[in-house]
Amino acid sequence: MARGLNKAMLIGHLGTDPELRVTPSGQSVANFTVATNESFKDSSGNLQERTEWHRIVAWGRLAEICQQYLKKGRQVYIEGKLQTRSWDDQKTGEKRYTTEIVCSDMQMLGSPRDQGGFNQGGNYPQGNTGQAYGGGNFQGRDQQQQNSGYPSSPPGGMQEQEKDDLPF
Amino acid sequence: MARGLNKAMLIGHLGTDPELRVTPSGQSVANFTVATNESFKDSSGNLQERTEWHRIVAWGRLAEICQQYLKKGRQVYIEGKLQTRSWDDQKTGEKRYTTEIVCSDMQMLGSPRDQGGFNQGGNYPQGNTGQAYGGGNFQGRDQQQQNSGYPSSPPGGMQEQEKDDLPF
Amino acid sequence: MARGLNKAMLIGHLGTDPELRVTPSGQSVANFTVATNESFKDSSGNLQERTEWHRIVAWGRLAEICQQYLKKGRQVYIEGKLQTRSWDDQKTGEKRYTTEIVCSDMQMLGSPRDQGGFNQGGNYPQGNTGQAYGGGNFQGRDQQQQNSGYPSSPPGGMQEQEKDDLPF
Amino acid sequence: MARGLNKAMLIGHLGTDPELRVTPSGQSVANFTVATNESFKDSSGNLQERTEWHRIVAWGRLAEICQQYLKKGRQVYIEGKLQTRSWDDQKTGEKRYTTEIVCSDMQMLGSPRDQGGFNQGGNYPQGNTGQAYGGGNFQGRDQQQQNSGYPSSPPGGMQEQEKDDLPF
DNA sequence: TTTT
DNA sequence: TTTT
Repeated sequence: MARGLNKAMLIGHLGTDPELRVTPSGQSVANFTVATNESFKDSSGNLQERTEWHRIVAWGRLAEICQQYLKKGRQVYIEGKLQTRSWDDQKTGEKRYTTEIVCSDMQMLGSPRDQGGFNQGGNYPQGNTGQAYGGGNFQGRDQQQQNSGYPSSPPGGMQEQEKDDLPF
Repeated sequence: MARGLNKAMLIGHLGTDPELRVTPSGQSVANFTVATNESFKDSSGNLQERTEWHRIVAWGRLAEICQQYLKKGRQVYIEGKLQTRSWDDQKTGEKRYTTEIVCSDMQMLGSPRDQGGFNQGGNYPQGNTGQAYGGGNFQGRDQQQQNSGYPSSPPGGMQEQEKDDLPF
Repeated sequence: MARGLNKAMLIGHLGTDPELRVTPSGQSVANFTVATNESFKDSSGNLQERTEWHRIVAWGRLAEICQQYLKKGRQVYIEGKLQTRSWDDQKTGEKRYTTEIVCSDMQMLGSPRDQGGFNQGGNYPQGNTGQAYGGGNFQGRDQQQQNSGYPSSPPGGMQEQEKDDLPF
Repeated sequence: MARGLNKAMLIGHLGTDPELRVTPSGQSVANFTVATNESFKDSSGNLQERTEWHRIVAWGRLAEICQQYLKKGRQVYIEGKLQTRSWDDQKTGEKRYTTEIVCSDMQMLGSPRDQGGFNQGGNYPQGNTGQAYGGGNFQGRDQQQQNSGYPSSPPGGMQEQEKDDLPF
């Protein structure tokens, strides 16, 4: 049987506004990061918090919805698949790897009124949200396949980040 | 609210036998990789297959169960959380990052009789499996927290791999 | 292989305040309902919304956390397993079935300030939340097993509901 | 925000061969059951096993794939959403409820050679599997929406089952 | 480096 | 770089 399951699910907060780019072939791509927080007691019994950062990629209509409605700090549910891309480190000439979640479903959580920076324009499209989501979800799935031919080299906007040696 | 969701779920096949180590503090750790396969039609309408490789880490009792029962080629369900570790690249002095799934639940899929290399010893413990699973699952959760203080430098056995510049 | 996966995950809003009871054996049990909403276009292309109601059961410490912090209208993430209980319909003498989600993880979503009825007492325990969650989660798992011997007859509060012919 | 998450995920074995019907409007529907097994220690420390039965519904192309490739005993991964349908009990005149998983993704697990009753015809379509899956998945999603207008009365084949007082 |  |  030649299939499997590759699924990641997050609930967390955006660390950055989504950045929207368009590939040479005309595809929309949005990149952003999401932080998930975890509480645990350390060996001394003290409550500790740990933050994990995740790199998210969305394609097509879903990318545009992310760019339009998501802002830094917003709480979201993200569903997608794990994908490890490789690229050549310009500084060292080595091959390097980055793991991302290719988003196929996104849900905004909490109330928009409650989210800093979200409702600035005051025109949050209540009636249209479901429709936008539905379309986004469909395109998310569709794009995953077509984008399989997308070059694995990092997009232009990423090279500055590499200089800082940060994962994103 | 200071919590979130960080979950990864895979169904795939092991690419390597699990390697079991023991940390200086006496914790068992198992490392292995899992391949997930995806079929899609490319732009020419041809059926293509893409394989994604995932790096898995299990701790404690669950690590021992993985090492004992899993073998290269075995089909498994893996559930866990995403974790990006950083380490210093000895060759370039740069900080580098690896994303892993810290396993909290594992299910062997298919029949053991059907799995190459699995039943060699002939002593697959039918009656004991559920118990082993149950304990493994519990320890999986438990260990995730205690291990939060585990040094983020790569364990000894990993440095050879880095020399090859492979993600795992 | 004698195991499997039985998982349900919801993001929705509580339809009722959680009701906390204590079983004869001293176990805490909380019952509440969660609505999930779905948007879709009907055959005429009109945007429709459909609501699905889910019956949630939590045990032990997690039950107490639910009763303490969740209120009608609150947005939550629920993770658990599906369980179909049977009971005897007093009116007809027939065996009847109810499917519930036995909750093993719960996350409050959005901001507490934004939630109607949530912050009335003004004493939302900031520093303690993570700890409460952690404990709840662990107990959620633990209780699922011990409670397997819990009588499958419906809890007292349910029989009134049946009279109204509501699913919960 | 008018959306949410409603997801169920199972790994288990079919309790029945899928039954394929066609609705008056020409939609294919497949019904089958899946058992998930869980091991736990009871209060006396003895290992117990509990089986939970789940009722699965698939629509459209995915229904046809299920009917074609799945057989009683086969191990599968099922992903879908929870849906509670109501219908009128002919015997008592009461409204009754059944919870099902509306399947949007299905993966056959294990090896087909290893599955009883699976490879009888000897013509398991190796090259076509991925394609069939992909289409099924897409149609699974698509059908969920169009089928929202499907009458909630129970299909003909169910009434016999009710006589036996079985959940399915 | 897996599997079909 | 998020949130509580």
